[in-house]
Amino acid sequence: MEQSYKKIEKLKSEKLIEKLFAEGKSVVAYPLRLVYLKTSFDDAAIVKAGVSVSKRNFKKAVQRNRLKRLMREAYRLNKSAYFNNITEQYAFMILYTGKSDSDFKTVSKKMNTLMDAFLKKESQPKP
RNA sequence: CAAGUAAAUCGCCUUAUCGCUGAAUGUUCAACUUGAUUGGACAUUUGGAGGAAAGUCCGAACACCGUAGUGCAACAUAAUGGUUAAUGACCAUCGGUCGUGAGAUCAGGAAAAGUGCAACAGAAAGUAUGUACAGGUAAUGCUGUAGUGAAACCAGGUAAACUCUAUGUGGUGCAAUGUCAUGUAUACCAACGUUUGCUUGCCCGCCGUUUGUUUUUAACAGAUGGUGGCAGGCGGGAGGGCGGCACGCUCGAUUGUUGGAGGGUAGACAGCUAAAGUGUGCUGGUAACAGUACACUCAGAUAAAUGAUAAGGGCUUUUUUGUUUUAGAAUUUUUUUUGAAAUGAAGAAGUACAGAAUUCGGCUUAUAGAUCUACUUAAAUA
Repeated sequence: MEQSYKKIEKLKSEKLIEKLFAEGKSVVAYPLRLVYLKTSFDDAAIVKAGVSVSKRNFKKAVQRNRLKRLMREAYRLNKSAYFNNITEQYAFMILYTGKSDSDFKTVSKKMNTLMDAFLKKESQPKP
């Protein structure tokens, strides 16, 4: 259960995504960038997440597919360590802002630092 | 053997762990309209990218919109015959060009409709006429020959120059389209325009004139004129349609046309994967292909699945090294050494191009490497 990544946990609604990019905050761990928004869903998922790779930087569909798969895999394997203590619901969009290809090890490592940064930023008391 | 030519096929594999997605079956939970219901969870079984899925260049299926016609324009095609659902694709034959050859390739209609263009050579490639020689004249490139060139004047070349001829071509693409859900706006602002003329038929109401009959201050019947209603025709009518233009046709009014400024939904299901389907055999055909028998079912996602990690194995290239065979050189024998081929071990590097999105048939482009079939070989070398 902890390592799965079902349909319910995927960010699908076009409206929500629009809202996310309009109002969301972001943290960066190059080459990854996380845009997130505190929101609420009808169903039970804690976090709904999506991944994206720019067509401008990667022209070939094969390259984009591979990077998205790597990011999805890294998210899937790491998320349980971070989200056990979260009570509110979030929408996530993870972007690959780098311009060169990458492998699973670096993506996974960067995903960890990205999640650390996210938790740190959210746990700070708001002014 | 080597070098080629043509056609075809394949295009990484195995195991473990963790996942994604379609379907079937089962268990279970929830909802209510209580059932062949809907939605979720779990388990098991099983399917899950390509030869180009790519480019979107042709041709179709399918869907919606449009559709009297004529002319012009635009675009495409261009030997002959065939194949096909169809094509600009494919096959065969003829012809041109290239190659020793197997074969490759062609933008293969028309130059006696017109306009243009033409390297080098040459005096000159056309409102030309020089040189030499010969002939001729009153006189003159007036005539012939030589010379240049593919071509030297009622001639040719060029149409991957315009052009002409023949044939063909409606538009938009599955974000099509339909159903349901949600929402609702025939709202608001501005500009422009119609709301009417003539005529035919019918209807009955009213008014007038007139004729006949009778029960004669009147009633009834008929004719005619005016007015009103309904229907049709002709004209007028802002603008729209016939996605290039013109003629022409057509639609067109208290819910009009054009423009401005805005509002709602952007979610589910169908379309959607059993088809011009795939494989094998046989028959016909030179072939493209057709017919037939048997077998098979082979992705359906939607911020978009088909993956990640680890270990091992293939394959290719290359380095080091061992063994065997073979050719040569040195040497009295032993032996040493150089090249080639086969094979073993160890190491290193590489393992391509590329990701379905309605579906087919082609074409084009990209592609590490591997397999297989048929055929050709002039010269040089052995």
